[in-house]
Amino acid sequence: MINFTIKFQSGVPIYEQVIYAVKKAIVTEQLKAGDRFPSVREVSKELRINPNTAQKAVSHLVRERLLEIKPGIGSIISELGAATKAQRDKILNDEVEKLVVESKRLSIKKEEVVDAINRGWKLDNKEG
Amino acid sequence: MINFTIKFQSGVPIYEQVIYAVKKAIVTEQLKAGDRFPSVREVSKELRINPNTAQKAVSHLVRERLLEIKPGIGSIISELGAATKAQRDKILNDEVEKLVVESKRLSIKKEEVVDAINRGWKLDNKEG
DNA sequence: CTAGCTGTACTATATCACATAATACACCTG
DNA sequence: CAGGTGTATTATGTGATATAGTACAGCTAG
Repeated sequence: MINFTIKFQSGVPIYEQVIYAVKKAIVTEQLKAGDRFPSVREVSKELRINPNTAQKAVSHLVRERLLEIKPGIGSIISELGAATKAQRDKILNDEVEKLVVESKRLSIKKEEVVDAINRGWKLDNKEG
Repeated sequence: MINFTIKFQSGVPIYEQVIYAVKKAIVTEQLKAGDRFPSVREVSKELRINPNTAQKAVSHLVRERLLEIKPGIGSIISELGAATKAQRDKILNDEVEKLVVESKRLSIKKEEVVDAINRGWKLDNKEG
């Protein structure tokens, strides 16, 4: 069985939506380290997407060290590890900057953004 | 002359990079409301991109109300207006959530993210 | 008025990402 | 051995991206 939630929307690649749904499920502890992750064929069948698309999502998640493969058996959720400097910089510089620029252009106040982050930090996973 | 800065990187569509560079220049007041914006052919020639790609960027900026067209003359930077509810929701829900999820998966602390936002809020435009 | 700028709109071509389909193979487990 | 696992391959179709070249209507400065 699939143990994470997802609701597809157009305009975003399917495999990216799967990756994000899994990330969010892990971060919200809906999926915990050591939990079994459904097989490629299982994901493909339950989400009704192509096996290759499911495989693409899984391989990305492995490369990002969110999943570990047990050959011949299946895959499990990894522990959340520390970030590399490059990863930290990408978030704390590039991604934050994008959010700031978009907020400013829409005349959204800094306090509103910070509030939204405080609110979002204690996440309850409603949809994916 | 081009009055905003940009440094292209691969993996992101050129027209999107142009859009972001202009947004950032406006938000950092490197470009101010009423300033003349270079013509499509000017942008195309100076950035050495195809006129159609430049046109694509400009038309998106017009649709997002960051530029106004003066037919036969050129275009100018618009005033920053208030956001619609949908635009606010997209930033304060979706975009913030993405940032939170990515931060948590890399074990980045909330305080670090908030600090980065405080720092980024007073932007000096180094590159685009 | 004319020349030269402006935005805009076509047609055409090439490349790449995305998604799908259908097989195939090596690995491990029960 | 049978059946599950991840993984790789070939093929097809669609759409976005970027390029090139051409064209036209509108406005302005000379």
